[in-house]
Amino acid sequence: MARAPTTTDAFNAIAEPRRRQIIDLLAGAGERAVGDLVGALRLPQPAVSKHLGVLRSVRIVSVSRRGRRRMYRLNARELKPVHDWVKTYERFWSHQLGRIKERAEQKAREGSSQPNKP
Amino acid sequence: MARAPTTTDAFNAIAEPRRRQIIDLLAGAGERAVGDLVGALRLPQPAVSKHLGVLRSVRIVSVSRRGRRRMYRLNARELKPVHDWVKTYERFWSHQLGRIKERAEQKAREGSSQPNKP
DNA sequence: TTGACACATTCCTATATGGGAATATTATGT
DNA sequence: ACATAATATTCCCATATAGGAATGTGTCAA
Repeated sequence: MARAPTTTDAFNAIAEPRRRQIIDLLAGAGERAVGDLVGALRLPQPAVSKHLGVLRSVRIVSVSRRGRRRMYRLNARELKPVHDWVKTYERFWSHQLGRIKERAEQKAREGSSQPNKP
Repeated sequence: MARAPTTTDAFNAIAEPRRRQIIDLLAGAGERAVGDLVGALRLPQPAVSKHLGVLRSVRIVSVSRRGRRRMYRLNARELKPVHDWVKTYERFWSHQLGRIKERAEQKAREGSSQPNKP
């Protein structure tokens, strides 16, 4: 099998930094036209359109036509799975407290894991 | 340019579901040998080794030799950039409160954005 | 030493990429 | 109807995959 398409899910879609930039830009504004994004990203228009296409297909953004432009808006909820997944690791770096707690949990688990030196 | 290698950063590395699984498995235990992971993932050993190689090169995991096995352990801190990025979007789906707040912010921004119907 | 175990690496292939260049599509103004 | 603005789509290519198969490497045990 080859690498999963970028359009597979949010995880694959946000791997590309330009797409994260687009998301960031859309988060700071209600709507943005493509040309607007092109100006901000300093990337050729077809490239931007293609990135938007990927984000559209995983529903991270949605479009609406306004005159001859297409207004893109963020649908951040699609990022929730990413957040949910990575959030479970927050305790590994937050607070001294979290680290202590984590070490305790780990220790509690350890007795049942590698009891033997082969 | 082609797609960025999976070894570029954490964002690219975690796009692959199997690698997230490996991370999840390592989070639940202090250390795990490769064969152990092979058993849990039900994936051929070379495939697992290759995924571990990717995770190693972005420092999400680290290895240590113990006898003839290699013990892998999670270095979750490398996931922090992902968490930091996605966390800024949490307000978009959490609580009614968050959403209200977010809408207010958006409204505040809007006056200065698209003042004109071309 | 030899054999077996635990892993890593190499070679293979189908598939998808991101950007560049060129072209197609859609809507507006005249 | 026509030119033009704003976007999308298509064709191109170098590059990198994930998995399968086969092979290499290092370590223990007898």
